[in-house]
Amino acid sequence: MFLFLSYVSWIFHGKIVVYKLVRVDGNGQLVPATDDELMEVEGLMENEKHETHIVADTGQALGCISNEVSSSGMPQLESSEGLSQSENTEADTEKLSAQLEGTVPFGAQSLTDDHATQPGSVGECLKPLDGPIQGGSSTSAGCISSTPDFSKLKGEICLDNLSIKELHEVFKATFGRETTVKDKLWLKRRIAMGLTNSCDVSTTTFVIKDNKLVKKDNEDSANNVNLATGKEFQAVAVEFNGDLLNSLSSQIDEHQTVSAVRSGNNVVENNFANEDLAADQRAAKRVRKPTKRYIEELSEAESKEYSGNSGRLLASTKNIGIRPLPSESHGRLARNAPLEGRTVITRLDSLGGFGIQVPCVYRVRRSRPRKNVTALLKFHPSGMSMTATFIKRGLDVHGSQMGNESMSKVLEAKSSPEQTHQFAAESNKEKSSTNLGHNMELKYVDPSGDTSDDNVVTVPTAKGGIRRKHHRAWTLSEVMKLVEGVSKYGAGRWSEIKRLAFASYSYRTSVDLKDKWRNLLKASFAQTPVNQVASSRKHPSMPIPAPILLRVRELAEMQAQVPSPNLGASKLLACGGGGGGSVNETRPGYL
DNA sequence: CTTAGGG
DNA sequence: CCCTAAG
Repeated sequence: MFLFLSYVSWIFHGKIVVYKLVRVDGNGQLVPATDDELMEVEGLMENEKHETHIVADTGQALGCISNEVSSSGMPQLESSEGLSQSENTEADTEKLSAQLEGTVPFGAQSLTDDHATQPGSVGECLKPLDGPIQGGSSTSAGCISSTPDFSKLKGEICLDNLSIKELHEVFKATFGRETTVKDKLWLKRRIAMGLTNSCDVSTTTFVIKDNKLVKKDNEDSANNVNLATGKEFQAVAVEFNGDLLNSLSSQIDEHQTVSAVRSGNNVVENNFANEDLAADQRAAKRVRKPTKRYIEELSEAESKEYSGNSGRLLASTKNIGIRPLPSESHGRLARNAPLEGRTVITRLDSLGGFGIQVPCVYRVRRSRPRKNVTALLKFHPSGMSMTATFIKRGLDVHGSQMGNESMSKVLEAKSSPEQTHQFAAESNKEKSSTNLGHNMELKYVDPSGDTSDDNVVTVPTAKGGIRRKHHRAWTLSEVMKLVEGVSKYGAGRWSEIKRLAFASYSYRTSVDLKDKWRNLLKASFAQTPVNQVASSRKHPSMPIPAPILLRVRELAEMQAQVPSPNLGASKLLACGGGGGGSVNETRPGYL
């Protein structure tokens, strides 16, 4: 197997993030993990010893990936018009993403909190094979209905002997989306993780009760042994990155993998693009006219040599600090002759039997808040200067041995995640002039968008101008997190929620949260008619699961009743515990 | 800067 | 989602 690694570094909320991208020969592009994935995984890491699980899960996901059609059910929008990239690549990526998307186990409790957990059926496994799981309201066992059958999440759930079909049902109820994965084990684990809000699920038994996994046997403690604590693992990761990744990816067959090593947080992640990412990529291909912003940016620093080419090419070749590893000599990768000093990395792709060199595609920044870029560049003189220069170096010096060591050293110099978070928050306010930023460089460290690709649509405005409008569909998980946040901190305290509950989602601004909440309210009060005529379209957008809407309504009413009796935590606690079902602090890292 | 509300 | 007015 051929693969190459490359480094992309940028700053996210003041943190240096190093991504190690792995690309398997024959497949498509490099896909850096998005910051939110990163953060999410990080969140997981903070809680438990997830390293093993994540890795393991990855393996599994990959294992069954080939059977999958398209989890998101989204049509493949990209056409021959796209880059010469193989469609397979895209498809694979999407599959991976879709599967990975669900990996985030948070919020499961909100789903089951008040509505799904009923004492009634406790203590009994559902008997799947006897018919439709649990009568309830439900839409038949066919997975065609668009509304998840949440009754399946009630009480104790015994995933063990469910049929695939049934697992799909449960999956849908759990994650609010469908899956086409046919691997039972994967489904079970996935669901289990979702329901238990943890990656720590058994590999053998899947009985979930009250959001907790009922372990029936002494399971895989053995699995954890190797990887031990995060720190040890980190050491390994840092030192043996290459090998680690190599072996990792060889474990997972020939599937494209994107794994990230983030030394700063002592974690090694094997990251696949998540749903959003996939969506973004689709969009990226769809919208191939270079955005105005692109043009601006390009004109700023880029030479004109490419101006004749399509913007797409420009965009895709606009990578920096990407350094193919020696393995490039495997032939699949070829480095073009430098064009006016710039090196274009291309890869040999076979298209229709012909070997074609196409530029490697890297994700480009999307940056809504460009202003923030500058803000983020103003590092704390003392704390960040080193980092800053480091980044600069990393970006500028292509061929230099910007090894893992140096990277990790810098990263290690940084403090714990929490502190880093705070620092990040702080750093926005900081005003130092560590001036390293020509926009050119900044672009690549832009925390807010880089990974999150553009779903940028230019909208002509009445006033003659055209403005970009990015759209990023809200994930179910995001929605749940939002609800959770509102229940914790109260609606209206968007910035709080943003900071505390949405730290992982860089692209959601407090305003976004507010807007989304508004929409949720609208949706929740607009009673969901028994049957939506909306069934006309296949997957316009997953409707928000009823329980969530219910909860939204509850919170709304509740908070309306109690406008703002007092300030301080008491209120918040009261709110949380009162109606909506409190949200337990399962994440030590947050507050 | 953060919220709220309109578009 | 964006923009803007208001605290």
